[in-house]
This record gives sequence, structure tokens and C-alpha cells, in this order.
Amino acid sequence: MRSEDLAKLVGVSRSTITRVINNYPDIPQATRDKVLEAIKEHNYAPNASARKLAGATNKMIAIVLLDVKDDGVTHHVKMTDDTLISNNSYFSPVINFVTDQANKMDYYVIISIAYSKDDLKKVKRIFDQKMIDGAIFIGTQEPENEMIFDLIKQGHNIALIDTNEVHSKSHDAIYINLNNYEGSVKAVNYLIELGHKSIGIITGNLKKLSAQERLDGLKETLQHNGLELSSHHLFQGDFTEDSGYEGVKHILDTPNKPTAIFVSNDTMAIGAYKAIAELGLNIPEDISIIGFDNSFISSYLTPPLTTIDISFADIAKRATTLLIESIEQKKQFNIVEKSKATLIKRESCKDIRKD
Amino acid sequence: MRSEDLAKLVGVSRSTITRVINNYPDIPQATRDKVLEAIKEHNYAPNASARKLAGATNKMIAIVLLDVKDDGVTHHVKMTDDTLISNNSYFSPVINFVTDQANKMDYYVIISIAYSKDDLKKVKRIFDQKMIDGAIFIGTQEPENEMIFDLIKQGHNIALIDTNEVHSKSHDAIYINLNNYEGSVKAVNYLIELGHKSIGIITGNLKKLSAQERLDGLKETLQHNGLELSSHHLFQGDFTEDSGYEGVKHILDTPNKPTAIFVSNDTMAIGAYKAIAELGLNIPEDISIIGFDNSFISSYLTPPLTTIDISFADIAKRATTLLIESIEQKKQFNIVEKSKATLIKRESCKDIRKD
DNA sequence: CTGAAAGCGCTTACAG
DNA sequence: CTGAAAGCGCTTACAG
Repeated sequence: MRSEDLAKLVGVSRSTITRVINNYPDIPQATRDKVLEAIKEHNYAPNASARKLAGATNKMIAIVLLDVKDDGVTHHVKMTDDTLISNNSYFSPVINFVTDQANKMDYYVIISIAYSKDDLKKVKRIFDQKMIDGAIFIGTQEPENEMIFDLIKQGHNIALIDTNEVHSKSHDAIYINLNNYEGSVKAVNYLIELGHKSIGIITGNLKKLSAQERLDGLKETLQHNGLELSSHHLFQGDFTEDSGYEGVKHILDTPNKPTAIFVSNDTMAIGAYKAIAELGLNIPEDISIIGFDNSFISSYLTPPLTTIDISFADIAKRATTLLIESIEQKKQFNIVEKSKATLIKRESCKDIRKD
Repeated sequence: MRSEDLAKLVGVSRSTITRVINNYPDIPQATRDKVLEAIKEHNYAPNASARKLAGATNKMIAIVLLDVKDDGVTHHVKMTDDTLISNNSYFSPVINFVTDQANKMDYYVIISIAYSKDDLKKVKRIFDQKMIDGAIFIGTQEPENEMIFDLIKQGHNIALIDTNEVHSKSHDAIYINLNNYEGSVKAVNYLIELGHKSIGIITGNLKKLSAQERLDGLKETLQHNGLELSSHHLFQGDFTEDSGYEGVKHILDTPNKPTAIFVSNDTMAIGAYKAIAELGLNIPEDISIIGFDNSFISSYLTPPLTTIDISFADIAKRATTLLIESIEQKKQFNIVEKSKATLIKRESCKDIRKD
């Protein structure tokens, strides 16, 4: 059924059908009702392609998950037999929350995952083909930034989750960031409260904004409390389980071991737990561990992991809402926001003040 | 840039541009090359809406996650403050694998999540609006079947994951199922091999095909081995963590406890672990537990959960591949396939033959 | 307030 | 082999 057909049935022109559907003013209530009723009765839905082609919005956004490898290491996602594994604690909540919020606002979402520069070209094609009205990017690093900035220059509405806000000066976009710094400060302050004076850290890939900020938070909090980070107590990981494992082996292989380790994400904490078990040590009796992300898995570890919650739900919802608002207002926003970070106390940190 | 503009630059008509892009035969190599080069140089991409409107395929499919509540219980997904939680071990790998496979085949995917009958109407709109060329449905139950069957009757290409294949007789679609029965048989046979003679079960919501089949597999395997399922050893859960917890409390609250429990999915196994710990019992010393799904979390439990892997990756890839093939061949397939089920031995089952 | 008409950018018979 | 033209189903000035 086309608008033409419906128009005939109702006895109006198809212009009127369009006007009712798109909520134009100055239509008598009677006409509006008649049309609305006919739409319902005949189950009419305007052809999306025709609308878009004629200049209306598509009500479609894309969510782009970037996991472009540099130095051969995927960051948040593991691959097996050339396909992606389901262990994806970083991305998958975001997909759900973005979809949910977009649907609530009556938008559809296309999902796109890029593992390589080649995939990135496909992402660009989505824009070139005018399939979408805007997009949310997550997990950007260096190589893809240029493409994203080009898109912004071309006038596309874009939201960036977890991207260095420095760019906001030159590129109008919606920047929604994790409050890595605040989270890290809270984590380290908590350890200090519990009496820890010798604290180690396993960092993420320091090319990532989030990894660097988490490290900064730790360093400054230690300094602020007159404590020091021994170079033996810092291990540069890459946010993978394996690097958490290696980090522990490395850090605890020193004469003066720290009493606590700040592990920069929960995925690495899993590896850390394994290494600690292998060394015959217990958490938190022998060593305290604090994670970051409050991922799904963290509460199921033994002992349950104390960690930092970074309100992924809020971030995803906020980015989606702002993006759609910018689309509807037909202008690029320039907004920088940060999420909250909350300490989630569980059982992996020991109070050593009485020791 | 429109095809018209490009045509002028190259010195051909826009028909020729189209023909090259869509790989028509009978174009001299020289012309083809010239056009291809210009496309590359000017970064031309045909407008998706225009293509679709003119009758070409959109190269777009939808993946629809159905979690329509009946009797107030969401099945695979938990909600908090009216939004969906990230704990989604059932759906999220599927999203990733489908997207991945579709992208490989040069298709885009729209993701849609339905929690209510109202949401379902939105899903239908995606079809009515001609946004997509086909869709994959996951998690169907009763209420939504009718809508899906209508869609099939209208000629849409549809793949159904984990839906009763009985419908294949009357509705041409691609049915890809978990091999619940085989998996359940393998799980129970393994327990019997280890010497267990008294085996309990916590089922899923028996309205779901998967729950019923898993129960059937257990019953028939027991029978086949001359064993019996005591009614005290069956608890009807609903695939949620809480029901796993309650199931254990219920089943172990009998004078003659089973030595092993088959928990119908890994999520319920998490609850089962908690209940067992509360009862002061140990896994597997006091009670053996076997799960189902081989979800992300299962290997991180303490002890690591023995479970059944149902090759979600294969299922998702297969459904996607077949759906796209049916779209490209412009006809509805009628195919029923089952995935493999593999026993994953970990540490939650005890060999009690020597006891 | 409302209709007729142009136009969005493609694809696909139709001719030649 | 290739171009001119019709048509896909909308939306949006333009008139009235």
C-alpha cells in the first residue's frame, strides 16, 4: 500500500497523508482523524527509502565498534578461528543500551564492527550511502580518528564514547567519556583507607585514553598521600586477561611485594586471579586486588571482585539521546560530558590497618 | 556525488555506471575499468535509499531479539530500572556473530530488541517500511509466532533460531536449532559414566522449546540406562539465576539427595553454586553440577563448570549465511538444521565410581 | 487548509 | 554494447 492508495481511500491527496504522518500544523482535526484511522485500518507504513530519498530523516543511526588492531593486539575482543569471540564485556552492554534508548526515541540502529582499516572503509560507506543520520563510535584509537574527523567535517552528527576530548576544540561532536580519572582516584583512595601503602598497578595499553587516565589517577593519588609508585610495581598490560596474568607474575616477582594491586580492568583481573592462585597465594589475605569496569563477570569471581562501576548504561543512553537530538535539530553539537564512577566494594580487598 | 555526475566525468551515461557497479555482463573491460577507477577516485557510493526504491536490494537484514514476557518473567535478560541489563549471555554472542557474518557477505544489520507486544509492532514496521530484505528471529515463544508467520506468508525471507521446527511444515523459513536433545543426552551420559545413579534436574521454562528438549533428553537417557527421575529431584525453573538458586534449595531439601544435578543452563548454574555454598556443601565433592550453553561465565566459576557447548557461533553464522542466500536467490527456503552439541569437561563433576 | 507537480538518485526494461 | 526515459514512493515548495 502506497500513500497514493491510502489517499484515494480516504478521499484526500497524498500530500495530506504525508502532512498527517509528519505532524504538520493547520490540518483540521477531522481530516487528521480520518487519515489516522485509515492508516491504522490498512496498516500503512511509509516506505523508508522513499522518505529518505525525498529528504526526510531515516530515523536510523549506526553504532560502530572499533577494535582496530595496532601492534597485532586486539584490545577488548578476542578472536578465534578468524571470528570474534563472545567474550565482549566492553562492547556488548553498550550495544544493548544504545539500541534500547534509540528504539525508545523511535530510531533504528545499524550495528557495525570494525577490526581492520579495511572494515573502516565499509563503515565510511554507510555514511557515503546516506543510510544513516548519525553514528556513535566506541573504542577509537589513532588510526581511525582521521576518518571520523573527516565525517564530522562533512557535517555528519557524531557521538564519541571514550575518546580524547582534546579533539573537541577542533571537531564538533558529542564526547561522552568514562570518568577514568575519578574512578582511579576512588579505587586508590579506598586502598589507602584500608591501610595499604605499597600499591602496584597493571595498566591497559597506554595508547588508549582510558588506560592513561587510570594510571594518572593512581599516580596522583599516591603522590597526594605521600606514597610512591615503585617502578617494579608497574606493569604495562593491554586490557587482556593474559596481560593481567603476566602482570601479577611480574609484579609479585620482587623482594618487596606490594600489598595491593590496582588492575586497570576486570578482564585483566581474571588473569591476575589465576596467576595469584598459581603462586599459592590467597585474595585478599595475601594480596588485595581492585578492578575497574564492574563488568558482568566481576561479581562471579571468587572472591567477588571489588571494582569501579563506570555506568555504561548512562554513557550509552546519554550518547544516544544527544546524538538523536542533534539529528532532529539538524546541527552538530559540541558537548563534553563525563560519567560517574562508583566504588563497588566486594571481597577482594583486605583491611590491613590492624595487621 | 550522484551517478549522473560521475557519468559525466567518465563520459558515459548513468546506466553504464549502474551496470558496472552491479556487475552486469557485456561491458567491455576498458569501459569497466574506466568507471571503476573513477568510482575509486571520487569515492562514489550509490545512495542506498535510491537503490532500494528503484528495486534493488538494500543489503540489509534485521536481527530481532525477542524477550516478550509471559507471566511476568523475562527469560534470558534481566531488567533494572526499566532498562535492560548487560548480563545477556544468550543474546550478545549471537549479535556479534550475525553482524560479523553479515558484514563479511557485504550486508548491514539492524538490531531490534522486543520486550513487549508493543515493541513487536515496531519490529513489524521495519518490514512494512521495506527497510530490510530479511530477518533473523531469536527467542520466539507463543505470542509472537503469529506475527512472524504473517511475515512469512507475505513472502519475507526469515530465519528462526531456536524455534520449534514443527512449523516448518506450514511455513517456509530457515530453522536453525540448538541440538538441545543431543546435548542433554551427552550431559546425562557423562554423569552416568562417572557413576551417578541419582540425578536431579532444574529445568528452564518448559514453554520454551529448549527447556522441554533438555528435559526430554535427560528423561530418556535415564530410562535407557534403567534409572529413574524422582519427582523430588525435578525443579521447574525459568533459566534465571534465581530459579537455579531455588532449584537447589528445593532438590537438596529431601532425605535422599541426588549425587548430581543437571542444570538446564549456565545462568541457573550460577544460582545453584550460590545455594550449594550456603548449604555448606562443596562442588563436586558433595554434589556434582553440570550446566548447559558453555556461556562466557562458565569457565570462571569456582570450580569451573562442566557444561555443554552448543556452538552459538555456528548457529549464528549458518542462519545468517542461509538468510542472505535466500535473499539473493529471491526465494523462501525451507530448511531445518541443528547445531552440534559438545561436552566441555571441567571440574564440577565428580567421579564417584570408586566411592 | 489542500492539491498538482517537481524532484530525490537510483535501476531496469526498451530501443537501437 | 549503451543511452534515454519511465518509474520506484515519498516530501516539499508553490499556488490557490
